[in-house]
Amino acid sequence: MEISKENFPEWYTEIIEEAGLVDKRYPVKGMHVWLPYGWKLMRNIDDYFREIFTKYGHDEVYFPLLVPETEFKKEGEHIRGFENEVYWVTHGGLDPLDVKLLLRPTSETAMYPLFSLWIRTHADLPLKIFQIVNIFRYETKQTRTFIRMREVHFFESHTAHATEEEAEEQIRENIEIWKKVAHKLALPYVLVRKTEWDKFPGAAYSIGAETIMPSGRTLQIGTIHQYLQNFSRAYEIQYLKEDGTHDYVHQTTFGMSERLIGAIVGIHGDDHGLVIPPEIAPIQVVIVPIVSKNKENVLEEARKVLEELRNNFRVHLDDRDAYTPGYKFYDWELKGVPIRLEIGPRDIEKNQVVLVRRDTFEKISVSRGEYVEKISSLLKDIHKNLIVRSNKEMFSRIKEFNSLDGIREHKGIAVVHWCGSEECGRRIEESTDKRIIGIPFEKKPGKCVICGKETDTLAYVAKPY
RNA sequence: GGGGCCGUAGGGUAGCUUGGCAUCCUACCACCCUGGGGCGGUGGCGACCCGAGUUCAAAUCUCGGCGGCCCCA
Repeated sequence: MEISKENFPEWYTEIIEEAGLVDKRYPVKGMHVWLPYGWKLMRNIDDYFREIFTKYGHDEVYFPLLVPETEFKKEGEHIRGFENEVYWVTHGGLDPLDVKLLLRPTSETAMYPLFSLWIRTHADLPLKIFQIVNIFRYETKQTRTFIRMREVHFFESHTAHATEEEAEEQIRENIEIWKKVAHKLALPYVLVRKTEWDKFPGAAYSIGAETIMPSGRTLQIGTIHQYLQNFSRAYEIQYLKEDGTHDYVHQTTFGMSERLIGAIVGIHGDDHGLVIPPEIAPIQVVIVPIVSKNKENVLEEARKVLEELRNNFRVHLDDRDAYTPGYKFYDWELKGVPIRLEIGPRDIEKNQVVLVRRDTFEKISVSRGEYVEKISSLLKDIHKNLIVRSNKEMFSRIKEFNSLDGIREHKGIAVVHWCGSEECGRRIEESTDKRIIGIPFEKKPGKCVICGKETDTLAYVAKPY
């Protein structure tokens, strides 16, 4: 790393390529190549999605990439929200298509025509599915790796329920799942309800999980939506009730994306490079042998260590001959491996290894007899430390304001009282050059910063990515 | 939505004003030497974003396209 994190935009740009997450040189704007290391990280996160959602009763599916225009056009608000940013497939070979096809910008319009076939009676409910796919959006704003892409690696769960109460219960469950995901990835966040003008197109309401990047700008890293019957009416998703009448189902969705990696990079990284939370790190322990005169002897011991640790951790032995230990230290720090294990002649003599943790650089020697346990507890410690450290940092950037003064310059989330009217909301946004990223669940009496009306509603004001 | 900067080897750069053999660092390859925080030595491979124009001659000038980065809204 040559650029300090204090210069965040450039640091972020540099680290992503240096660490080997993606190659941004693919010649289409807003699309990148996932490199092996980055893809393993993404897949570890995907695997956790599969694990946790399966545990909560979801089944994984895969829908086609292409959606016919006719299906896309069924829900009015949804179309208006996306029509400016969809990619169209207009030809098959040289012949124009009768019905144009679009690349999914999200999969509601691909899935829901099938939902109306799958769901017949109350016994078919609830339906809970998810898929992990790529989605496409023709972003007109500046693209940023992981944060604003035209092709996005995306997770989406979709549920259908008999009643509004059950759909509401699903929203609560989604929040519960979100909390587990955030904990797993050691990401700090706040939950907010999106404003009416910022909610997902077609939703009754939307909840966002927002975090704060070192630049002070907020990043939405998870979204949970309540659709009620907005889509089921448009797509004719009805079920037969026990009393013999029909009703439309109530639906929810939950979306997350590669933005999670953007958040991990930005929030946990430092001047040495990435710091990857242990639970999802592609490599949890890297073994760097310090080979000298007894080259074969040291390598042999290093291989034994590899075998001893292999069953408990994701471990890698760096036995590259062409590089010196110092070079390897920098290399693996750049890649954010949580623990480095050094083993050299001196350690072999004392029957020990040296462990260095990535988050604090603390260096400890531990005997071969107890090092499996020690690594285990160190990984947990690192995970905990990343959570504590990043939460402290994020919450220090959330500040209450009694007037609009100073909000424009604040690097983070400004908390103000807001009467809830769109008029006052727009004025807050216009006069601060920021956005209301959402309304926290927490209530507190006070006066609207614009009109002075009594209110217990707060607004989070920030500059979002 | 507005503004600015910029495309020269895998990465980073010099050269561009004043047109004429394309500079250096790094990475990579080979060999030698090494090894507890980016080893060293010798030799080698490798580039002017694309298209058109001006010209005897274009990395350099002109026009268009594509792409990247940053800032502001």
